[in-house]
Amino acid sequence: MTESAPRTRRSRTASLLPAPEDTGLTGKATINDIARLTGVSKKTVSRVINNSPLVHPETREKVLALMKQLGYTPDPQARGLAFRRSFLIGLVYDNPTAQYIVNMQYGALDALRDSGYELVVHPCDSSKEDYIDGVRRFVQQQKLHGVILIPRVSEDEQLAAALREIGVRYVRIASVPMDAAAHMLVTQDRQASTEAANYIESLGHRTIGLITGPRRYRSTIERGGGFLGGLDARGIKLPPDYIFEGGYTFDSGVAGAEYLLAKSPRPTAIFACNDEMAAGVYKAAMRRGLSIPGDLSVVGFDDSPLAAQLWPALTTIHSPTRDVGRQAAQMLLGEEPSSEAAAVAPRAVNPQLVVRDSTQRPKG
Amino acid sequence: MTESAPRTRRSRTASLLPAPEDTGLTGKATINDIARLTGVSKKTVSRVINNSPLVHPETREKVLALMKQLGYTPDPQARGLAFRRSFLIGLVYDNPTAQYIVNMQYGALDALRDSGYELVVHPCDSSKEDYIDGVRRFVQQQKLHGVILIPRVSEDEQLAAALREIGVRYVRIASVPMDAAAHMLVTQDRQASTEAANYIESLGHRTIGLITGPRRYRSTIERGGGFLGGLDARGIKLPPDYIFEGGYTFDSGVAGAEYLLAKSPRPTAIFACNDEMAAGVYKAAMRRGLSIPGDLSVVGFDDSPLAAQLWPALTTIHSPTRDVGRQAAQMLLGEEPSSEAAAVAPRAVNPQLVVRDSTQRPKG
DNA sequence: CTGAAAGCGCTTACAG
DNA sequence: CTGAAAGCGCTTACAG
Repeated sequence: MTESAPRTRRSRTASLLPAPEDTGLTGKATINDIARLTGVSKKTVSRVINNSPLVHPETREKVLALMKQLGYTPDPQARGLAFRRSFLIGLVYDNPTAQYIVNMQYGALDALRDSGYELVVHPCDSSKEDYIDGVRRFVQQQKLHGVILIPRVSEDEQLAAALREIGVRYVRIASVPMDAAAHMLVTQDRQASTEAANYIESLGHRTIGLITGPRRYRSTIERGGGFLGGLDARGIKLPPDYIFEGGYTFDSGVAGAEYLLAKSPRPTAIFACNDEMAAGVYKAAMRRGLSIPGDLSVVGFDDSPLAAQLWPALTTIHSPTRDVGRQAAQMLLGEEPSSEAAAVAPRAVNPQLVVRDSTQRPKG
Repeated sequence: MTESAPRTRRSRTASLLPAPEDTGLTGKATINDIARLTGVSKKTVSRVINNSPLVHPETREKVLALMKQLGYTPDPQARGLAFRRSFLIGLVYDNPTAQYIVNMQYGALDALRDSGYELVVHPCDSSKEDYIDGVRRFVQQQKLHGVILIPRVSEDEQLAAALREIGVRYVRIASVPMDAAAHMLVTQDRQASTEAANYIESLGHRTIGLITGPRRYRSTIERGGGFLGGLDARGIKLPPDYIFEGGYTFDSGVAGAEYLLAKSPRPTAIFACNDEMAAGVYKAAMRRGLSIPGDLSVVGFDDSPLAAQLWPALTTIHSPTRDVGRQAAQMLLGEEPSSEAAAVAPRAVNPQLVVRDSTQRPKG
């Protein structure tokens, strides 16, 4: 079985005499080498690469053995060109905290390891009118295999619509279902916030403050609403003036606490909808000479590294971000998102309350 | 100028009759469409794409105009296949803090924006014996255009050697030159730490503690050494038992401060070689009822968001990480790293002391 | 279960 | 300054 055109250019590894040394090639072998050395057509090698069932087991074994021996892996660019899509997963996000982004990346990479796929990061500025165009160009230019959307861009219906139009796979990570199950990964923030409310109430607190995120964020509705709902179910109605709309930033946490701690009666506990704002509460409390948790109990949300590093360590809600990233990537790598999966309920993860040292029974 | 083989399969946009509607195609045009519609060969279009000077200005204009009109951008996979390399930049790192990683990513992406290149992240575990193989596979498989190495993997000579062997471009970000100038981006940590020493001495502190990173890190030598050198130049010799080897973690900062604050005489100032450890110093000081900066001045390194969020806000050294990321990516995108650049001194950035509220003159 | 031909969208020699 | 041919390393129809 000689090659058809000896006069054509050939890769270095495809010399006419396959010397034993050829075996030592590092990552340079091509599908042609595998086909020639193993005596089958490249189409059959291609079938092996793509796990087609239409290959005789013996043939498959022979091919796999040589691929392993030569350390052959198919060229993603060539495959991509022929497939008309790449082996890249895009991670698109607006402006979450660094730890959240990094955890999500680690999780996604956990799932991608040894899969032949790689992770391409794409932060963007959703406050710009044309940011969706930027994402679209990114997705189309790179012919991404799939896209992971994390809050807050995951909440943008126009972005999702644009991705649907392109026809790319995508997964939205959000605190509430807002798309077909195949496209959703839900973090049950509401439920966890209710748990925080139950805990604070059970400690005996009755005068309570709440610092939320911006009203336009879905997570604000879930986290803040879950907390209020939890208190309500236990007979505590939070007056509107004990609710402060923050911006998920440290400074807004300071401002919120300054506001709440000036009220009379002064709250004995504050729930901040993320840890950064909770850290701001610490600062405001210290400035006023209030001790935590002696004079004020504080609960956050996220369980960022910051939470354990504050003094006293912050009681907060742990969100399994890395797991979420892993699951999202897995959803993208899975089989066609049609069939059964489509009908099923969206996947969900449950953040959990982590009790540390910033909470106790109120004095007196 | 009709196409040679009307019987061959053609892309949808290449219908025989270029209707006006064809103009509205979104990102589907190919080099063939540009060539046909503009009446030149695809090779000439290719020359325009690659900025070859060997194109008549008028021809170039005509081609560029149509490309713009059709929203054409060359397919990176096809280019990559022909070029035998991709348009991807790899970011390789071990285990820095989240904020550092994210800032570096933002910086690199700043430089890559609209360049046609994308950023692929590759965290790894340098404590594993075979992590270099993992990086090598990553680089070769994706045929990366270049790699950015950030501390601590940037300090690994074996990794650098492996990359040289592969023949891929790379930039090492480190606190001291350790490779050819074309491959180095130096953050002058030593100089900045000396500045911190000068500042602390100038406040009047004479009993001073130092918490370093692990001895095997190059940054430890630079940061710790720069600090000691600065004190020494001003006539202060730090006794060895006022130096604690930490691990760049919050907990090791706590441990270091517990150790130092138990000494007699007790230090009136502590320099921690990163902010996380400085945060640990805060915790230990508070536990002992020591006020910052009244009883103890604290200086950190990094200027992470944490620094501004501590109370009192931490005096620290600001490292322009995002700029560093941007410069590193630019070095990778630049012209061939031969010629002049090679002879020049390595690029360097200078971290700066940021004085906040955690430092003052010692009491008494 | 297997293969020969044509193609994915570009670039590299090579020739003018 | 320009172009026709061959190729990069794979896959898709199509045929057996």
